[in-house]
Amino acid sequence: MGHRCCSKQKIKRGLWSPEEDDKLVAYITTHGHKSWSSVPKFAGLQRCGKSCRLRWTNYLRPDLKRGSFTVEEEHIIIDIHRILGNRWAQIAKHLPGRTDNEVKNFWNSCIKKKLISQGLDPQTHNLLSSHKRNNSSYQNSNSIFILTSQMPPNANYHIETTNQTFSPPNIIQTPSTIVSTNQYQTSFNVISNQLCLPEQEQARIITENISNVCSSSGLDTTVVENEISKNKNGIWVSRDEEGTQARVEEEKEKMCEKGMDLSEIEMNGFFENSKFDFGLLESVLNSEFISHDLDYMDVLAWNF
DNA sequence: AATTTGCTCAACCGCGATAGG
DNA sequence: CCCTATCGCGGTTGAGCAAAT
Repeated sequence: MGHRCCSKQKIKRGLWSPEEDDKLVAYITTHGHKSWSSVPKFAGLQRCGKSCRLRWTNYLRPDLKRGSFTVEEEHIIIDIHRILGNRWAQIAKHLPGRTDNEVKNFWNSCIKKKLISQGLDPQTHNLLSSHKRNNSSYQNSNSIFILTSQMPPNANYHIETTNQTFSPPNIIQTPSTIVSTNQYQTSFNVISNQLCLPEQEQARIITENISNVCSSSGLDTTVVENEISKNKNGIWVSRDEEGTQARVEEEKEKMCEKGMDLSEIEMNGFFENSKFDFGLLESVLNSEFISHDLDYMDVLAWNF
């Protein structure tokens, strides 16, 4: 069965030959691709337009980056996937020179397994239930262990600044913080998505998570709790680090420049973290989702 | 050396969105 | 509006290769 877009005969399929690549590159570089469906005809290819478009965007485009993904790229993928899920095209937009197909393949062949080996559900980024009960393998000193939990099902929260009610994504974590103790070196991610959860709810979930993690791993809760603390609102935060406060101030300034009402944002606890993914934060803020009456996920998608 | 198994990744498939007649 | 063609996306497949048996 051929593609719907090209029911004509003699449509070649499968891997592209170097000769076909040359023809396509020669045609696109001189004529562009206003209409993919007409590209094969004019380029002299026995392919359908859809196949040409795919070959060009995934392989022949001159701006493509080759080679393995870097650690930084991997972290970007994980962070954005946590928010957007399997929206590969949106994720790829944050990785110059990478295609959605490439990101998707990398996720399925590598990242997914890594997360599972760390006891995390690759779809939700939450702890796998088996790891909550069983002794997990997280004590690998290099692992990134993420404390997390499920949102209450169908929960809706109201944000005063927007008069907007939305169902937040199923996430409450941000990048990890290394917590060193005399006995253990483990990464804990104890930061909630401040925009989605009421503070009391955050505090409850994080406390519950610490308890879960410690009981499944044999860690002493007091050891963990010594490394993090509650702020004035009872929210768990990681130990402050040098320079972080300066970074927070910098971000506050940026937000003011964007004309946002800082007092309201602070009221939501946005800056209560000592470690936060500022890049992601900025990216989200650029979408101005705080001041528009739009669906949260749609706005994220818009921006990403 | 032959066969099986597992993995990667390029390419395909089908669907929803969009544009244009 | 409706219909058709096309585009873009996410899920899936399978060829080709390497490692294991």
